[in-house]
Amino acid sequence: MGAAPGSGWEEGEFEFKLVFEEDPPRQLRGPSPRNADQEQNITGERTVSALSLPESSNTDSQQAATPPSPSASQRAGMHSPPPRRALVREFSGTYESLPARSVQVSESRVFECPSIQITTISPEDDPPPVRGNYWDTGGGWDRERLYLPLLDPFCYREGSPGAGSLSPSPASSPSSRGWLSPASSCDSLLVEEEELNDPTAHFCPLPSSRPTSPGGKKRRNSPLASPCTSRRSSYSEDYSCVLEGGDGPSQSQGPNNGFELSVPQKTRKTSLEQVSPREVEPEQAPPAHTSHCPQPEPLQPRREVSTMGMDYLSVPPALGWGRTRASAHSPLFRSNALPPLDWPLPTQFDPYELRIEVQPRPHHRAHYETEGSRGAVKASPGGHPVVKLTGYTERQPLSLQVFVGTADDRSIRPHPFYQIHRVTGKMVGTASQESVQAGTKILDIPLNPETNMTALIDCAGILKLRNSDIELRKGETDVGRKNTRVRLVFRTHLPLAPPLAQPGRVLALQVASLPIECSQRSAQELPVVESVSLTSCSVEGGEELLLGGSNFLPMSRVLFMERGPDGKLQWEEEAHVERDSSTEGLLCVRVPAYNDLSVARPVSVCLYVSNGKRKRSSTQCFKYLPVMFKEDPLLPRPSALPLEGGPLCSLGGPSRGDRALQLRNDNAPDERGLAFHLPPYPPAYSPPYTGHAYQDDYCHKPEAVEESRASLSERNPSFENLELGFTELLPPLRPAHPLPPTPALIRTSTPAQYSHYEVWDHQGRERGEREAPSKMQESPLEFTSSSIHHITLEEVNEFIGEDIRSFQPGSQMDSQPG
DNA sequence: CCTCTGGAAGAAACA
DNA sequence: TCTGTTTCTTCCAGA
Repeated sequence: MGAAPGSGWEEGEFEFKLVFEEDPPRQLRGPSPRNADQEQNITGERTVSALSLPESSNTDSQQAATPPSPSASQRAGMHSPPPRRALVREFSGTYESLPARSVQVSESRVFECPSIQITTISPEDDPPPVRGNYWDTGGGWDRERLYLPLLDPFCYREGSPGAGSLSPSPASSPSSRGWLSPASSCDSLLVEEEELNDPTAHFCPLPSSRPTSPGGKKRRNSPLASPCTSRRSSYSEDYSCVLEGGDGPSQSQGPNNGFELSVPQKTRKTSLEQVSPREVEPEQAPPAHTSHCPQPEPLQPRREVSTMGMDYLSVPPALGWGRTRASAHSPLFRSNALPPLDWPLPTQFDPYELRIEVQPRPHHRAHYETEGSRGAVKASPGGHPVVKLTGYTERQPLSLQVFVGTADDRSIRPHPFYQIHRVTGKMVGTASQESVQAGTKILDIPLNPETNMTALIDCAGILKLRNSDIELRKGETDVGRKNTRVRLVFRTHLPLAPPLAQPGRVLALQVASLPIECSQRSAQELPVVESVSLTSCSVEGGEELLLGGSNFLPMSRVLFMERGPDGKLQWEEEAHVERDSSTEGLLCVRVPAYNDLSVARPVSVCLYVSNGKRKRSSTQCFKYLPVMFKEDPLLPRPSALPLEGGPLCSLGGPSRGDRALQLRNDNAPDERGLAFHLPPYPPAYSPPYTGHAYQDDYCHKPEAVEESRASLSERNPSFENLELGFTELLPPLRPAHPLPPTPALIRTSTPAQYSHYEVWDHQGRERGEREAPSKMQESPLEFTSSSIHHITLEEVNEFIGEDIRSFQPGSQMDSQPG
């Protein structure tokens, strides 16, 4: 496999840092945090170099080298930012390629690299029965797009001859061994690109100079640690060897991974190590399709017919060569170009809302491939989760997609180490159909008007993939160890009713469940914080803080800590727990004073519950406010659109204009303490949580905005120039209502994805509205979203400032990029 | 016989 | 490098 086309990437470390102007000493917390710059440049799971495209790529300008996106290498559908829609106002449904990036390949050389978004249309090309009814399959061939066949996403783990074929039922038995990682199907293509893309191929792999893996991935994968040598060869033996020897094409990497620049993190210690396995064990070349290497046979369709489809490259008429922009997107999509699974989507778009009526239990022991099924995910009160689509009055049944998503601090995306598992049996009453999208298994469950568009999720189990298998996957940056929390993610695509209806376009809604702990052991011992009553207070502390959750013990401790930009612990203080007032599901503590009472700026810290060494809950963000910032209910809150949109809240998605929030979240996972990251209130929460309200005690303050911006800029200079995109399809906005400074319990267990979507909710809606979202729809609207476009963060702040000064809501925001 | 479930052994990874 | 602890993965057995 040394001869493998991809091996070139393996042997040399691609200098992501240089290419993406990544800030080297990034914060260390979290599995693989990405900075803003990096995030912005992730072109998504289907981003490839235009130039590497076999023939279509057209423009000469595109012949420039294309920077592989770091996360593109990470895995299918991971962290790809929303595709950029063309700046053209009309909603075309297609997305422009990302602007060129200046790629520094050496100290003296810089390339400008366009990237192009490839979007799969496979499901639509071959519409599954369930959803085919409304699918617009007539996408047709666009001159601006290059259609590419999807590759088998499952070949990755399949060493068998049938590897190329998708095993729709991965888990229900060992037969499911063929299951693979959520990878994308574009590897082959990408490898091909590499072959074709000389410039890229030549400059991209730099000798091992990558500083540190984003997130400090553990070093458990020396060559010796390959699954081939693991104590069990079982299934992974085949495909892990494939991994070792094989490169991309056969591995069904996610489109993101696509770029063969992806280098297995585990083999990154030294270039020697990286090479050795392949060089030394060429005989282990995977059978059949896995023989990707030497011969570029990229476009070779490997997908099973059922999931076979075509990707197309969306080639913009004119490439933008300006600086990178992060744009928002609309939840409306062409029916033949649905959003990838890692794409943030709103839960609501008036009048539609996808909600989880009954949440799954916080614990569900996932089963391994070597085990039998452990059954479907159950609900807390018994039974199974229930998902409902409201606002949909058409007669046409829809399909509800379910997949396993992440539950970390970053935006939700398919979980690398878990897959949905279709549970069958006489006790399962819900019909479901399996499909695969970019390496992620999906269950399609009917949403019928007869059942009031409600689906009982009694057919969804969770399959655990072996860490070693996944971590060896090229580009995978997440670690599996202790990464055992997932969410069930539900997504549906529905045609809009008039007058919003647009031919060939569908609305994509998504809702994610509360986190589900999937390990056997930690489910029994790890404390889980699901809600907090307070997200900030004065540096003097002393306020009462209620933590809701589970697995709290009499010995549980609550600690506040602060980490420096380098990730090192700077301060830690234990909060006093009111034992008498605490229970197994509730901890009552007093916020400790911050160590510096004279701070002039809000300080973001974290808090967590500890049941002992290594038995810690995930961290929750908390902010200490300088005394001068102490909450003043009389202080008018800024009502500038970007931060206060009422209906924005209902949609809750970046597409509605809160891109700024999303960027903050995506790019600065360690900034959860920022005002924008107050835990949102997911409307889909089930009854057990409905009693929780919000306290929004900080996020409306202009100082908070400025502080946030400054903080981000400090850590990542690139954020300074970050642009915010706003969709043209924003529904009308209305001025925000000031929130009552009422203490309340805040849901915290849904950090990323909800904060993406529902921060607006925080800022613009009163609690009552949150609890009754429908009210909002009746509210008068003052603004039209069409005026919102791309706006920089500075502009946002500017608007806020102006708004505060004038206190006039509703200023139009015809902002210009950049 | 099958699925689902809980427990636990032993290896691997980590501190 | 060694050792103890934690986590992961697999296996077993019972309902």
